[in-house]
Amino acid sequence: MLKAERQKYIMNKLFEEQKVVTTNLALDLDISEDTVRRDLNELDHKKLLKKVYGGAILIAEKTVDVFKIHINAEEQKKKIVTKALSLLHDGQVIIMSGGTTNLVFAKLIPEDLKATIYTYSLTIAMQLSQHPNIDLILIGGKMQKNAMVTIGIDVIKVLSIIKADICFIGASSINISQGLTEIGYEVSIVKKAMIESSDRVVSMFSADKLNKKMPHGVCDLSQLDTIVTDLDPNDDRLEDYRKSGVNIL
Amino acid sequence: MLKAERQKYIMNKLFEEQKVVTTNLALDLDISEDTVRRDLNELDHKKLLKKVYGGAILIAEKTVDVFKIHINAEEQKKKIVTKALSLLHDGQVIIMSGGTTNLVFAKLIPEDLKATIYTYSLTIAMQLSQHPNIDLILIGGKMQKNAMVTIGIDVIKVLSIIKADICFIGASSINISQGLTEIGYEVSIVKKAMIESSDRVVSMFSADKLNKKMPHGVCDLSQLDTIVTDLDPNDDRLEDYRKSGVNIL
DNA sequence: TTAATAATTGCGAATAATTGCATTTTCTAT
DNA sequence: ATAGAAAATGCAATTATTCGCAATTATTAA
Repeated sequence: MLKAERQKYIMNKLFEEQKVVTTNLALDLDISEDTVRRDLNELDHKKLLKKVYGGAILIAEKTVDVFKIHINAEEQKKKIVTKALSLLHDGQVIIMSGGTTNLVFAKLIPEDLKATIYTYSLTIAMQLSQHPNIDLILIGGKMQKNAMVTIGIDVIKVLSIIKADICFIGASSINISQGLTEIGYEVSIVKKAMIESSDRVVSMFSADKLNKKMPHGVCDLSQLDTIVTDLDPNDDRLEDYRKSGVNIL
Repeated sequence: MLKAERQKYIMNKLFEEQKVVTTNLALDLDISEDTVRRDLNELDHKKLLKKVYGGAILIAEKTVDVFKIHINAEEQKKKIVTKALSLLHDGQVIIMSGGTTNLVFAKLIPEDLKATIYTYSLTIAMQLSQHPNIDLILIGGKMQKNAMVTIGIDVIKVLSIIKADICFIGASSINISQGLTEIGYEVSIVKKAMIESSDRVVSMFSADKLNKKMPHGVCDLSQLDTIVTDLDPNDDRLEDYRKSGVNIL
């Protein structure tokens, strides 16, 4: 019997039974335990299994990367969203868009806040699941896979019948004349619907989003109640925005 | 039984029940308490659990990462769901319930499958987002926070208008006379709706769910087309199920 | 083909790891 | 404080592994 055959047999048996035992393999294959051990050592070295005292087990799988969310400049975002915590109050109905800034915000929402939150972002919904006092409604629809949000007519339909006190809306880019703009058409539509359904509109973003432009309009500056950035509210770079009348935190 | 197996068993039990008791483990595994203690000490030393007087508890995680999903007995589940892959075909409309078995299934769905999948499980939706060829619709509604699924009337409404070719339904418990039963009322309702909307109903579960009963009925055995377990289809324990006419993989 | 070389395999002895038991120590709940 | 349960410790029996070595088998080069 060829070495390759033996090792194939071992791997098959391993997948079949989750483990292999040295002594049994020696009997099965009618070879000495030494040879089995040599095979196991070889396979272990190739990271195909994990040799343990008495035999071998399947290699421990690495945790799925799908659920590993990378947040860029998390500390900066923490700084931004912390300012916005003061806008939260018990009893509010809140809509949250997607984005990692909002995700950081969700993490920092106080444990004891009693509110109703609508979101179409899966990551934010998962994060908010940690909050026992929040009534959480995930808005369903077709998945936009890269952003982990739902989009489309189903989302719009749900949003259109909500009457929210406040919405927190991520921003791809903002400038004085066009206001908020988005790179994706569908996301822009959804954000419009959010704004339509909310008494107050809050947008949180870092200063590098200022004075940029994307193809699809979301809303004018005049439709925003409050913007929150990492800059000091009196920073020169916010001069024009202050003049427009929007609140700045 | 290999040491590595024992320790895996201990860790799984620990995740399931938040604690393990030395004396019980000794009985379960049919080894002396000394050996259990030695295992616990080893795992404690590796920081995988915290040994306490009488047994062990989960390690206190500093920051709970909601995106880290623990899958119990993943290898066993892989074995189960692999059998079900043959039920998938291009062009199908599929409904998937939640649960880690379905999550493992989602992971193993071939990259090139072109299908439409509806689910109300956030984790499964996130997993399926990795599949470029799947049209993915997340069904929204009120979040059931511990299970990371949506429930309630909104979910039912969406399910009721779907015509799916096949649904994959997790099971809490199954027995001959009552069929599938669930511990939660709301989940049982949602599963009923899934079944109603599907031409074929497939349920995947490990053998330990067999001949158990929960308070809320989902469906009779006669409404299931196929069940998939880790047992050989000809296993004695499935005898009664075979007689009932359900397909067994 | 043949001789030299390399790889593989099995054996025995030495070594190391594992396990259960007996004993002592420590801990917990009254 | 004290009884009773759990844990630590030392020890011996068992079992698995390593190592050197020799025999066998494959491979290579002339």
